[in-house]
Amino acid sequence: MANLPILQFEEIIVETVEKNQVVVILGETGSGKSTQLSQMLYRRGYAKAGIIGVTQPRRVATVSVARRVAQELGVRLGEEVGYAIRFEDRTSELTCIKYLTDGVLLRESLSDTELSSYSVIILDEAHERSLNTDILLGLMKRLVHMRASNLKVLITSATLDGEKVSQFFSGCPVLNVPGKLFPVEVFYSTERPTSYLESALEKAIDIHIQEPQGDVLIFMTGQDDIEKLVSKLEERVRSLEEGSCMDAIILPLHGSLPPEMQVRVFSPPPPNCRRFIVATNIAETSLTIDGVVYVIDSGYVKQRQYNPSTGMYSLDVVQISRVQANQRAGRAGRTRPGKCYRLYPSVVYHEEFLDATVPEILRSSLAGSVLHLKSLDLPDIDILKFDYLDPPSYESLEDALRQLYLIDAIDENGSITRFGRIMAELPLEPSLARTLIDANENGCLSQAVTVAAMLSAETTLLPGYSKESKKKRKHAPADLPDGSGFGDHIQLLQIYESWDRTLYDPEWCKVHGLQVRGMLFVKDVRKQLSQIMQKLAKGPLEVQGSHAQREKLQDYSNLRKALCVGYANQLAERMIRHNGYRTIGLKSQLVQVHPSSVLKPDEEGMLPNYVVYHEVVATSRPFMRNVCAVEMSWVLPILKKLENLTVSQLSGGIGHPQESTIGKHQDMPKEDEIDAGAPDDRESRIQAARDRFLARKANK
DNA sequence: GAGCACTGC
Repeated sequence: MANLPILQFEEIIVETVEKNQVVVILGETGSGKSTQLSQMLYRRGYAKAGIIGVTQPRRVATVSVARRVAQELGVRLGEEVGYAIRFEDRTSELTCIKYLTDGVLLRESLSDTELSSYSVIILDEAHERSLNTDILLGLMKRLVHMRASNLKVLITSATLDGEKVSQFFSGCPVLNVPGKLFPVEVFYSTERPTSYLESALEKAIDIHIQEPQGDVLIFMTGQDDIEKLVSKLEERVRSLEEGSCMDAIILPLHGSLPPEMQVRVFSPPPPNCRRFIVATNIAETSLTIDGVVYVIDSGYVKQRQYNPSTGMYSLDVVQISRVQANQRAGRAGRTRPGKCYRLYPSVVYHEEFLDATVPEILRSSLAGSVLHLKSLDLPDIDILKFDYLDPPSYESLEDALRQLYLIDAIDENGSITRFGRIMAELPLEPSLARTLIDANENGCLSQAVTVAAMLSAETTLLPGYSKESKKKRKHAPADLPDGSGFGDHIQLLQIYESWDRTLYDPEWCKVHGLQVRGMLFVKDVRKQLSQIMQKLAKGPLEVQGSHAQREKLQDYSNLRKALCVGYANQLAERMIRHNGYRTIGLKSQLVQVHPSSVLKPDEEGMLPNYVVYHEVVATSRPFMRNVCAVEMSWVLPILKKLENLTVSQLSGGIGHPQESTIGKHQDMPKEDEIDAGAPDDRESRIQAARDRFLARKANK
């Protein structure tokens, strides 16, 4: 601790904080800012009038940093120094320094808008620009005015981004703290490779033959490429002449690997052996691997982005930013001087790469964030005048408002409703929160809570798909329930209920190919959601499950109806005579049910006329993932609501962008880009749907 | 038939 670079700057940091309410600290990796800033301010008495809060974007980091600070101060974790992450609050009335995820702080702001228990708020790793951090930055900007006398705000960021943050906070001072990284020599390719997989392979072999000991970290975009490169590397290493170079271990590293496979990268290599770690950007920030001396950077990353005009997410391979490239290079210099090989020319880095990664707030659906802001009841605020570091597009805010209106979170004037307030309290996407409310009114809350919890954990439930692991597996997993033909939500419910009936037997999970950890997480989320509903819902609450639900031949109609109400903004109609669907909304999209879905066609081979979907993701084509069959009679009220929707009223002013802050945005839709045919198209579709419904009714 | 980077409440 004594030789942390930041400690030499203690005087100037403290002095700057004394004189200024907001300070930006630019600190590179290894500067010690995460552990030392809080302690410096603590020493100067800033914890006397309130808590020093430090946010982190990730849970693991939150806990480990808190643990270290407690150790350095010689106190017991949870007393003077504590942390709070979801499901785990280790703070007490003694706590002066509190580490927490940005999500938890945001949630605290719901019940205490002014965050009055804090005297200092440090937003650490702000350069990562998580959605939560960006909302917090906006809230801080308001808060420093409201609490001018008793709140200090510190923001830490990466070098390239500091000036922007400073400008956002009226030109507040920026302090630069050097890091403790070793120099990393950067090499560029002379041209862009035709195949960056091949090019990474050649570079890795070159290093292995020519360079002294030291591990190699290779950044690729996804599981598929990683597996390919791992097997090619293995092959090439094997073909090298025996004794011509040291041994090699080749390890894949990505998020869908089971945890026990991920931790393999932390055990040091045997002597005279070089490790190649082929990783996604999980190795950029989330996992730090010691012993890496060489980095090979493909220059690409897989990024999820939301298109507000279609309501669709897509997962695209895009070029990384300069901040990201530097972060990757820095991974080579943690233990000694290193080398970074960029598989792209220097001109690409300088002229094509963006300064910083496009922040999440510009790449996500904003329904949840807008609802959060609405529920804070900030007096002079409408969503448009809210000050964001990077303001989202007009289209994106409009999309959020439309979604919120369709699920009754805001009324036709854009004001938050009674439902909206309950929804904001639930740690769920708005559509699932709405589902819980409807389910509570219709006696199937217990089921809905299960579905919501299962969806929250979905990615951690199944071990990552891989051709390799499929081959190696000795036994195929036992069959899971099939959703009774109604689709994936019902299947998720049935899976949990089956496990529940075994009294949470871990063996059952293993036999069925489910991750025990994932299922336990579902159990936690279920409990949390039930408690929140218990606290919020007026009227009778049905959490345990009634007898009606346990009927043998149930069609889950109450639950499916609740899902239909909640997913009113995620509705699709089957096209005539084949199994393709069109989404129902502002702009209709052609989509298909994802082949992994358990939704079943009827005797004639036809899928249901209407489904709701959890999300549409465009991969090779646009697919609806997690669908649930719904009835036409539930859909009609939604169609009617869609018909009468006027967005300009929802936003109070959003329809006049030139008069609001929105006018500054670059991606305002131009007149000719607006799909003029859409309303008529929608009209006729609604009419057709109604006609079909009436015809069917008449037939009965 | 298709296949998904990473977080978080």
